[in-house]
Amino acid sequence: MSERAVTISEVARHAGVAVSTVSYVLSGKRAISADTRRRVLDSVRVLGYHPNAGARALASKRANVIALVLPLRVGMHVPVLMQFATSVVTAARQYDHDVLLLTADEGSDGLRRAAASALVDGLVLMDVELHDSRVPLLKDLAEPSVLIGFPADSAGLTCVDLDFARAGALCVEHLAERGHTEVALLGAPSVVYERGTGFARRTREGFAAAVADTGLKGVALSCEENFDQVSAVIAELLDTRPGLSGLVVHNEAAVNHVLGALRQHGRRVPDDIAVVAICPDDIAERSSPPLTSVLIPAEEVGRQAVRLLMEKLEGHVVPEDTLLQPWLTVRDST
Amino acid sequence: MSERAVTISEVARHAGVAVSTVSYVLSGKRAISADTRRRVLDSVRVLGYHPNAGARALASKRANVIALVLPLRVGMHVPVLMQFATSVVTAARQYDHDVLLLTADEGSDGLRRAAASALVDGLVLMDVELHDSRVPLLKDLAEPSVLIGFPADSAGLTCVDLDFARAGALCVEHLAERGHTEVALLGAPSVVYERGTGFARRTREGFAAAVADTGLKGVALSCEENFDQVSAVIAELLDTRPGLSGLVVHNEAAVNHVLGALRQHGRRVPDDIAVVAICPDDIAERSSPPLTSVLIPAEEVGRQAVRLLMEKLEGHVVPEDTLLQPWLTVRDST
DNA sequence: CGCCTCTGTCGAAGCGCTTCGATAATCGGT
DNA sequence: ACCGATTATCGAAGCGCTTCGACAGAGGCG
Repeated sequence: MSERAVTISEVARHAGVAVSTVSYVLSGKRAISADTRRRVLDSVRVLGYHPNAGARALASKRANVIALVLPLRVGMHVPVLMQFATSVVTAARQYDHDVLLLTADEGSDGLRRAAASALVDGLVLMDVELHDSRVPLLKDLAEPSVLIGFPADSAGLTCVDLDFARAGALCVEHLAERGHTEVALLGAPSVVYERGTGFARRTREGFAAAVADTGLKGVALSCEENFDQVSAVIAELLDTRPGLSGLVVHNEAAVNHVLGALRQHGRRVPDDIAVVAICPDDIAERSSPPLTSVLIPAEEVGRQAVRLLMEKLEGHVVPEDTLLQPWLTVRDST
Repeated sequence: MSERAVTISEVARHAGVAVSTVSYVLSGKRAISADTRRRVLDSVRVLGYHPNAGARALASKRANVIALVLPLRVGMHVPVLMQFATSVVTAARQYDHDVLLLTADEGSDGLRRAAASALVDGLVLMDVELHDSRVPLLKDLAEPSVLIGFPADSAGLTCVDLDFARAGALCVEHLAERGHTEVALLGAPSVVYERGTGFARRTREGFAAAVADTGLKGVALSCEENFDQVSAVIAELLDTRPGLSGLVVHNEAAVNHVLGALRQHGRRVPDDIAVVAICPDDIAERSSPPLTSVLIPAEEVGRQAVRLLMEKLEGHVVPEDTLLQPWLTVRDST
């Protein structure tokens, strides 16, 4: 157990300067001579000084903490969410901010409480639905916020996401280039569409648009996440659409079941059926065969979200919509 | 955008009492007449007062925030970690605390910083390794901490975890009762064992001990997470151990690959081979057939960890080791 | 009826920091 | 060598809350 924490006035005394001088050295908000700066920083090091977060927040009206609002709903692929979360934390640290984790169980009250108590300076919301109950609240919160994902009415909000419509289209275009003429999309579980989760719908729209543009035949289906149901869907698909030779899978939990089901039904990938997935690279690489895939740049999304939030905290105006371009990696499944 | 935040003195004025009286009403630390209490609470509601977290932390020396330290290492199953994380957040809120998310990239410095700056009152560490670099630091931190998982030397630390040794044993005992005589454990990827992650080793030890106790034949293998490698291991196993009829799988990412590989090699579950998994219920239920499994009581672990931390924050002495009992659910795979 | 003990409330002193205005000291220009 | 502009530093006033000691009034008791 260590002793009482070192305060700024002890540092000041040790360095032979005023408290305010130490503060200015640390914040860089006023010019300080090289000599004084060095003495102060030495004292900081020697004494092991860490500014008290509460006192700093109180005096400066900035907690240097942002909230990460992360509801954990069924049907969401958790590892991807965690990639977002991790990159948000990492990016926030780069701006000298910490991250407070808020989950769904408190509902909007949690957001209101964290914001109103000045616990956090701003909010990053993940897993945004088309009609998200948290969104109206955001608009009358004093604290700035950034959404990862798009609600139906994103006017006045700052949103970041992968361009899922483009991702869906990219998959179709890739299959078209490979000469396939009939394709299918296996998407999220139906509950996700019903809930109106934006990314699932937008992928489906992009898929449909590209199918129309390229003149392919194509269907979009929802896809549950247990093996037997996946297997049944695949069987049905193979049965009713003999010309089908390309599959787009946008469901991280089901993608291995899809491969298993194809194997079970005697179809070889890619010889009989080509498969392209929208999923993280590690899942694509771990499959057999390794899958051609469009990856979700979680890292980049998190970083951009934080960057935008920091801009807003500085009082700058930022673009409302940020769409990141998807990237397709060809592997052995197409 | 809302206007400047309401302060305690505005509440006091509105209610016609002193600031300190409002504080005592809210904290309950001194007796207040029913009448005054009601007036104050009314004012709080009418004005929409939320105490300023920074000011409160500064004055009371308690931030009412705990840190959740969550390194995200390869080979760890993220959904399970998130179950822990979620239950920690939920439990913390029950004690009126919030959760600050710390990840690995800052290393131990992040812990030191958060603790020294009084940003957090205590720490919950997840995914603890046998020789964890964060552990020595904990011992000389003034802030109390609780570990989820056990390091090699847990003396002086408060640790909570599922009794993985018992979980491994439970699986073996279940298979023995079902009449199997030769079994195998497919565990974590080898990197996880090499890193010395406690739970993986303890499961293996429990498995080995139970194999010895019950007089079965058994091997424990590590298990990578891509389909082709799993398939190869299964092939080898079936080939070299014709008597093998029971499999224990302790690897969430590989469990579906195992089932796929068995199918591929023409083995039926449970008729030819019985499979029992150590994994969350949702994975077990989604497999085909649904798997008999020992679940990891993530919810309970998180809750206990927070409870212990709160006890320590109150200055109470708590038991060093808390092992939660595993529970086996029989489904269709055995 | 006077004394003592509770109860309920108040005022004021910080908690450790940031920031504003003031003040010295230094400098270049003439 | 003098003046105004700069540069570097200081002191003090809060930020909004908790908590300590004080104290008035109510109530119990002999």
